[in-house]
Amino acid sequence: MNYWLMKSEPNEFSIDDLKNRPAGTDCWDGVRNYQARNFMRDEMRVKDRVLFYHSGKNPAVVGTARIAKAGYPDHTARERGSKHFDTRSTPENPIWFMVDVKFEKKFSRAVSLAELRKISALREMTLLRKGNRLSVMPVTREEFDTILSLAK
DNA sequence: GCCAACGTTGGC
DNA sequence: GCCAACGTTGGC
Repeated sequence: MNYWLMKSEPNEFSIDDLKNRPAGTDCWDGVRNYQARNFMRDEMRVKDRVLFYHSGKNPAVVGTARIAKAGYPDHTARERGSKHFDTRSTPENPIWFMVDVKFEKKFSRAVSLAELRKISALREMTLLRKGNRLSVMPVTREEFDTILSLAK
């Protein structure tokens, strides 16, 4: 079992959007960073747990999800006119990958980034490292559990 | 709105 | 292969 954190701008795609999708499931498209892609393509497994993070105005972990489908080609890379279109992507070499994510739970209260920074057990968390800009990143089981307990 | 940090691109 | 310039992310 792996644990992850996935960032999304709530204007673009929020945890409520995910919850309201059929079966609470949707594809996580549009990631255009190689390191993040590699996590999705190579390491995510069905049922892995995910912290859903809202970036932007009130950055916070807002709930949890599960990986519902392992890495597969991101079709938006091949859609001319899509914001995420990439001419280099072909059926033989899709370049960009995505996973499907299934809604699990929305926290009764969001756990803000500022709050996470105050927790000594989270000091080493990738999310909190200076300059970190990854939108998909691993978290440890301990970090995951710590954040769940903060949300209660 | 600003800006720090980072990844990518392209000239050399 | 280096590095300057640029675009983007994302916190504040």
